[in-house]
Order: sequence, then structure tokens, then C-alpha cells
Amino acid sequence: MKEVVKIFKALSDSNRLRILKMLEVRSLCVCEITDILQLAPSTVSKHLAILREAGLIVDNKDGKWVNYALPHDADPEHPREIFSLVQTWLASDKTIIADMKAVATVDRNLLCSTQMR
Amino acid sequence: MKEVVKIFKALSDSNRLRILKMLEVRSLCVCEITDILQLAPSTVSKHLAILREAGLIVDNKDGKWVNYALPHDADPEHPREIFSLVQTWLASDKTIIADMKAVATVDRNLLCSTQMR
DNA sequence: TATATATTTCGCCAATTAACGAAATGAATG
DNA sequence: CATTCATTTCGTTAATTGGCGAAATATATA
Repeated sequence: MKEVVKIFKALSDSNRLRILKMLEVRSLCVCEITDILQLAPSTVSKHLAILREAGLIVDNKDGKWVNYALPHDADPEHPREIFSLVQTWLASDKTIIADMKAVATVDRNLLCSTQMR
Repeated sequence: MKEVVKIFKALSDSNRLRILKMLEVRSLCVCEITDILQLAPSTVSKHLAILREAGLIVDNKDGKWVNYALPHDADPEHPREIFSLVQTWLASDKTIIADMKAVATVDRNLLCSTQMR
């Protein structure tokens, strides 16, 4: 039961739902998510940890970035079933639609660095 | 999104999950749930209010009792889809199995009254 | 009508949580 | 190897939550 509670707790925050929906579009690094949600990086990192510990997302290191993504089809048991619900339930939400559009245009190379390259 | 968050929040407490599973067996009054969960009546009442406000249960007055039940198939949009998940996810949980067994034997007429009849 | 009973509301307390900024960590680059 | 930059961890604060008991409400029964 504890694991199920953990999953529902992870899902019961609007910022974390927004993150899950953004990851439907593509995997994202912390700074890209931070830019879209307009939260402190430490706050976003904590949200991502909660989602990861619930098994709802996975992380891969890519140089100095950490990419977060939805787990592959084979990986988790429970999360897969919840995703189809979340997908349809939030499909018409205005914030979600705007987020998913933002994901398409956000660029970590322009965002995260304050310096030119 | 607020409604979805409310549903997940309602589901993210083990006592509320236990209540939902007990209601799979049959509808129950507050004092029966109170007896099985071993919580104060006011606490149980609050949990039931949270589940009701999320659309996950319905209540019917029956004399001095209030019967709580899972909504009929036609009623809610989101909850119906979540129920099938919750049903399978918690089917093998020890506490849940014990609860559902307790529901079968609990009797409001013996429970709620301190007086003989 | 008065009393008993089932439930809800209210006020309180302890524990949890979401947010932040500051400091620590880890990986690339000059 | 020092610096830069992305991310995480830590400590703090304000808000929320789960629990209780006491009081209020509503319904049946004496």
C-alpha cells in the first residue's frame, strides 16, 4: 500500500503533473523545466526526486545535464497504467497545453548558460 | 487540473484507500468504517468528506445513518477509470484483505449503540 | 417533548510539504 | 587544476494535513 500511496502523492501536485505532461513531448533537463514552471531550480529538483522515487520518471546523465524522461514501456508496473489516465484527463487543460507548446521551443543551450558560447 | 489534483490528493492517504476498498464489498455507515479503521468518528467523517468532494464516493441518508458507497457506473467521469487501477493494485495487500473480510462481518446494530436492544 | 444516537463541524496540535536561498557536488572547459 | 555551470542537498519558513476531543446538528425513539 505504501508504494501506491507514494505514487498518488507524487501525482497530487499540479507542478508535478505539469512535469509529467511535458515529458510526454520529450525528455528535458532540469533547467528547461525550471524555465517553464518558473520555480527555483532546487524546488524543481525536489519535485523530480519525488516523481523518480515513485517510479514515474527516470533520469540519465548527459554531461553536465541530467535528462529526465518517462520510463520505457517495459520498466515499471504501476506507472504505465496511470499514464493513460493522466494523458486523457489533462489533455484539454490550458496550462498543460501551453506547457507542451513551450517544450517544443525551449532550448537548454540558450537557457541555462548566462554566457555566450 | 485542480479537479485532477483533488482526486489524486484524495487517493494519497492509506486510510482513504482502505475506505474505498471496503466500499467495494458493500456500502457502509460511518460507525462501521470507524470500527474497522480504529480512528475517531470525526477523523473518519473528514476522510469521507475528502473522498466525496473528489467525486470518489456518494452518500445516502438512511434514518440516523449515513451510508457511503462507490458511485454508480453512470455518475462520475474520472473516478470510474481510477477504480479499476486501485482495485488491481491493492488486491494483494494484507491490510486491505483483512479490511474487506472485516466488512463482511461487521454489524452496525451491534457496533454503534452502547446500549442493549 | 426529552433523550439517545449517528454524524458533522470546530478548534487545536504535531507532522508533513512546497517553496526559497545558500552551500555542496559533479562534470566539462579554459 | 581552477573555473564555470547544472544539479542536488540542506536549513528555514509558511501553508497544508491528519489526528483528536468537544460542541453542534439531525434523526429516531421513549
